[in-house]
Amino acid sequence: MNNHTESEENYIKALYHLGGEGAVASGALANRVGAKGPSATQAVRRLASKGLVEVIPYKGVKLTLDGLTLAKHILRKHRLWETFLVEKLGFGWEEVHPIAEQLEHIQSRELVEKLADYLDSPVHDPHGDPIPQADGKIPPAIGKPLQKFSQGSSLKVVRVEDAGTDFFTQLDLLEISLGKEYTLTSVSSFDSSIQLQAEDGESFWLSHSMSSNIYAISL
Amino acid sequence: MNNHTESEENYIKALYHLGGEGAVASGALANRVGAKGPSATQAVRRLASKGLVEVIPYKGVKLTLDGLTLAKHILRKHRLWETFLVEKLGFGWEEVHPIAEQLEHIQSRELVEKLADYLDSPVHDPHGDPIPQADGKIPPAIGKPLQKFSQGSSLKVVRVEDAGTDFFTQLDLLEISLGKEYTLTSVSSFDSSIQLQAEDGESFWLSHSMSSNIYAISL
DNA sequence: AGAAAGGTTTAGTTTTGCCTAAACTTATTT
DNA sequence: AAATAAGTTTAGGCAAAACTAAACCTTTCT
Repeated sequence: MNNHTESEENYIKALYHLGGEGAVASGALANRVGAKGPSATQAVRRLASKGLVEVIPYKGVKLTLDGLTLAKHILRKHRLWETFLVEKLGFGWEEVHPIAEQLEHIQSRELVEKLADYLDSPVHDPHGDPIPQADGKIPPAIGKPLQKFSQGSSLKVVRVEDAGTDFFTQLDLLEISLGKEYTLTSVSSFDSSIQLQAEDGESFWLSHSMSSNIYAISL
Repeated sequence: MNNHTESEENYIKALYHLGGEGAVASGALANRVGAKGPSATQAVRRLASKGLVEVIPYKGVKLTLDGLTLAKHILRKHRLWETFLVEKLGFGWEEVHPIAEQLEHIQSRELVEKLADYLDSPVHDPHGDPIPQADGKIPPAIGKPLQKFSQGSSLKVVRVEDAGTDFFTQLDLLEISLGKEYTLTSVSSFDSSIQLQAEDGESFWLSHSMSSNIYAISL
């Protein structure tokens, strides 16, 4: 029972994304995988017969331990491949998600571990998201959204939410990338936009919708 | 009509492998993809409806120009990935085939070309097989089998047939790899086995079944 | 509590892709 | 030329995955 289809893996991934170890409604699941309700119900039944999920009809679906392990392994592969695409092949961080979504289904334990070695066993992917480790442990998610910082604080950008191509384009335009340091010079009480000052002295404004997808740690 | 399933791609690949631009019997095709006759007939019908093959019932199947282009593109991906797995990740050349068989189905033009760049636009894969280029051109297959050489000739190993794990294990044991040079010191008229002498003076015998899968050029 | 609303599951259909058994072509043998 | 053997295609099933429409629970509102 170590053999899963791509569709199954997508449901497992969605389940993990939506509920972690908790229960998820079938509608939300269907929505996440881009399918309709009945398809999800059916898929979930298949997964249950393989022992990957537990179902309480009309109530919700939950990953079993096996399902959870599988979910984390898929996420590990996804984020390792994203790292490879950016670090080695020179992709922009906005382009890698759809490709990694295909690569994450490649089955070969040895490949995953060799890839991890090749990338120097990374702990975070190009977006700053934690990469589940071979033993299943997940490094802590770091940083908090920019608006949580108070005026005058020094901070370092450590993570960005995958909020679509336009978001990344804007980040690139502003030359914001992981590891960059700023001082939060101003916060607008009107629209919650914030002003950052870079190390070179340049400063600029960020809308609330931009800043809420950018995570940092204080220095 | 640029969207193909994995199964379809496998049939295209098999068709190319068996017949190149020529016709192939449906039985041989089924055999190659590991399916039964009727499955192949059915698959071929699907491919024909997409314009990838031409069929003459009871006679044979042939790739169209579109089909040929697709086949070469898949082969390109397969061999680039094999190169990556060996050169960058440190896989042995006997391990890479099944993994590349999965990777060859990843769809992303940009990925293929970035990968090729990353590998310095290789012309041959780790087995010495030619890698179809982005424009569809195929570098010449180099070398001829060892038994075609006459006694006393100096040669360089440039290609090996993918003849299964045991074959590769034996190659590794004898420390034979691409680029190595030898002198053919002796040919047995009894069982067609041959004797090679390495540059360090060491010499050893190779059975006919070994040597017929090893290709070289004369120096 | 009863009824409407919302979400979930069942029922029935479609496509891909595989299978076995039976029918049919083609090739070979006598 | 007829019979047999070999290979190919049709016919009819089955499972995965998706869909729509209809039936069915739950919850919520009056």
